[in-house]
Amino acid sequence: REKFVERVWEWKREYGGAILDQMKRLGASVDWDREYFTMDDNLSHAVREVFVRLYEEGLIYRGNYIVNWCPWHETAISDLEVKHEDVPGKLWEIRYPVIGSSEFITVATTRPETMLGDTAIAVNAKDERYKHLHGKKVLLPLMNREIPIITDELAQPEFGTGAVKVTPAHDPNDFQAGLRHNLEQINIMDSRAHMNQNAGAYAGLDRFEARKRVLHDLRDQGFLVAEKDYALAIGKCDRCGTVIEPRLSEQWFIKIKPLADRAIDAAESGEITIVPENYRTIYLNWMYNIHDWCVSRQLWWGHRIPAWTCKGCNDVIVARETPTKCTKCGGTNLEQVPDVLDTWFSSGLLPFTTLGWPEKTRDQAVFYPTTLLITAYEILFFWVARMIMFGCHFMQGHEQDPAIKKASGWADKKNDSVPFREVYIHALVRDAERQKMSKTKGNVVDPLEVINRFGTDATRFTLAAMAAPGTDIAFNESRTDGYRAFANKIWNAARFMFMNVERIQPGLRPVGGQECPPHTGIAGFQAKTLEDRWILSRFNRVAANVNDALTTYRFHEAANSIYDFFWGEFCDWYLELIKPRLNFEERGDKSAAQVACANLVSLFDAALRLLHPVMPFITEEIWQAMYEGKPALKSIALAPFPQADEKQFDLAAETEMAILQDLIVSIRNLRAELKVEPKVKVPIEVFAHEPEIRRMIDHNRGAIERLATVEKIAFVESSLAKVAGARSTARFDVHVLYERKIDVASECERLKKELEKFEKGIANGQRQLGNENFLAKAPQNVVEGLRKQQQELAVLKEKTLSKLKEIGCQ
RNA sequence: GGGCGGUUAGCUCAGCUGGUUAGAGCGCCUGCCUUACAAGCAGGAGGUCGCAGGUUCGAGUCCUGCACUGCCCACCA
Repeated sequence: REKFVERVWEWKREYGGAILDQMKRLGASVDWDREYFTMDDNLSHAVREVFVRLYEEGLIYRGNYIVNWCPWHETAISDLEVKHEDVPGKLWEIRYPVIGSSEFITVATTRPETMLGDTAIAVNAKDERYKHLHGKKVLLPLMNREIPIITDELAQPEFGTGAVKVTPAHDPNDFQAGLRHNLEQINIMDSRAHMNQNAGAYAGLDRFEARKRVLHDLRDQGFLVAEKDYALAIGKCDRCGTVIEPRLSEQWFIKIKPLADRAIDAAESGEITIVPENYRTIYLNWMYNIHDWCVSRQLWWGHRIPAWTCKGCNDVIVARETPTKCTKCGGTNLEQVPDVLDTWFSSGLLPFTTLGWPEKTRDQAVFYPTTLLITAYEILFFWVARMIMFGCHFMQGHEQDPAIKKASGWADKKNDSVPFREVYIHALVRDAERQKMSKTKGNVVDPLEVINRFGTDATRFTLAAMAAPGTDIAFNESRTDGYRAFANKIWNAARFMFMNVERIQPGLRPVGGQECPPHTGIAGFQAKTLEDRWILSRFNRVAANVNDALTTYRFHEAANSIYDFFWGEFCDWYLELIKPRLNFEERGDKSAAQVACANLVSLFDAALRLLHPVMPFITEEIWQAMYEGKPALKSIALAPFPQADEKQFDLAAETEMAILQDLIVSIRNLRAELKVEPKVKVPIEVFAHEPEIRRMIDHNRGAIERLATVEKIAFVESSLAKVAGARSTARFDVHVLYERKIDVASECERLKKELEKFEKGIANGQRQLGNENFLAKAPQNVVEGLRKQQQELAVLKEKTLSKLKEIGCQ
């Protein structure tokens, strides 16, 4: 209390009246005499209502139990607020003299100071070693108190000496045993975990000081038998790190089982879905094993428990309004219970108290349940689970407005008492060593610093791209660096576009980029050429992909998909392919250039909109520039998000383009194999397996010449499969006419490695194709595919063999 | 003690419902300042998918066990 008040005055001195003013503005009244902050707002109202209802339903009880006690905060805390930490400790063995005998009985403990509160020794009834001691008493050392030897299953024969000391006021197990045997409960510590008068000579000592003294005295008097190293999980207060003391005190509890049952049902029935699904298991597991919730806190701020004690008869009255007289004895001397509620008690009510509960409001009909809760798993039990329990309990019978429900896409759900339909648990960002970031460890990755170094978009994109569900993100700078390059790529592609617009048609703006009437595909795109048809199809395909990924919370898939499209298809291929058309000065076809330019602008606009969620700043910047700073909409964020238009899918174009790309890459490969000088244009021979393929290649010969640095394409009428140095595929054979300059030894090694790979593939395939089961059971397309592959591999093997022969290699 | 993950290229990670030769970024090697981009382009090397079994025509993917590793939960003296 002193610490707390001191801190408040510190704030007051530092900030003048600002904090108090602020709190008053928020509706708080501060009662300095009693040092309570009282929030008289709707939430307080609802909290009181919830408490009273639970009490009336018999779901709240009060009593003396062993609770987790934080001596620093001087309050009880809940199980969830205790963090267990493995620390090396000691196990001490103490012997207690049996009265009327020269025997001793030895017990073990990790908290020897609690022996001062022992009220029994327990042995197991079945334990032969202690049968003769049943019913006897021992003399408690240091305290010289006679305590009984009891038989109880608390003592397990196989553990330690088989005998255990019983301290009902300082251990939950002992407490239960104490109840079974009607033992005295001696509380030996005060709220700060200092020894009280029940600890005799040790009164006033801090618990750890007392431990030292007790051990010293036990040793002195010959009662300490052994001291062993022992690993123990020590409970600490989540907030202050103080070692928790299990301590007997009067607290308020919620009987949680009935609430948990509904919360279990909501998740099991699918009325609430948790993404990713493994968290559903974790959630359910916790719910199945839930303990009653200690909700009272001995703090100086918070929502006070609406309960009053009658000074006359000691009866406790729970009421919505401050009672004026005792309902039992009629006395008027009533005092409110000083305890406040666990902060998660009121937090758990958020979903409906914010909507005017307990009144039935329009807001509830519209906004309850919400569609989605996004959070990290740290808070799953503290908050999410409590919101579900309270929501399912207090909103029973609630019905969402049917129109709203339908529009949100949840018409199939029956249970409207749930606070939300879906819970998305996002990853936690850890440091590069997978450690959870913490200020005390000093391993915090400062996002502002990362942003300064790599940019906001790159930082955001990294998190999206690494957000594969179910695992945490170890923040990795090299990835961010890569995405900074991506942002740069977008920027440069934009520069390319702007340069061309400036040259070809200044003032050109995207068609429908803001209104986009069909809201699907790309409006105003005139697919004139193969690359046009291809990119239009690809864009729609990617848009479908991205939309699908986003609705299923697969953010990394969305990010990667658009990354691959923008860089690998749009920049690497499309922009290269349209350059000749844009370059009308050379070709003299300005109208073709204008079409190409308009297409480019519309496509870019659509791509920006698709990119915007993962690259918000650069896309906004470029988008604004595309409209010369005067778009009809204020921001790209308001422009429609691209949806796929199936009519713009073009499988034929995608197939043809794939062949063209394959051909160009093949030629590049051959050039590399032949060590052709980069700038030297080479003549090639091509054999097309189908007339349409020949037509397509012929149509796009300009592209091949440019992108593969080819001088002249000659079509031949027969297969080149047997020709040394040629490359053949299912669709075409290609041969680069160039005299090789090679390093025989290294080439030989490379070819041999390649041969090995082909042979392995062939052996593999033959084994499968020779298997009748495979032929019978595998789907047709898989078998076909394998056959085709085998043919190709056979050709490749032949080629490699002949190449090896050609360069004179074994 | 109970539960949930992870183990794939030198590093950081993808790989959804089992199906042709397992991918990306960074790093590495070779070559290019090709008029959007050298923070780039083209090409390349590099993996018996932790181990051992099993199911299947077919397993990185499904099942069992083990090892290592991380996290959460837990009233064991």
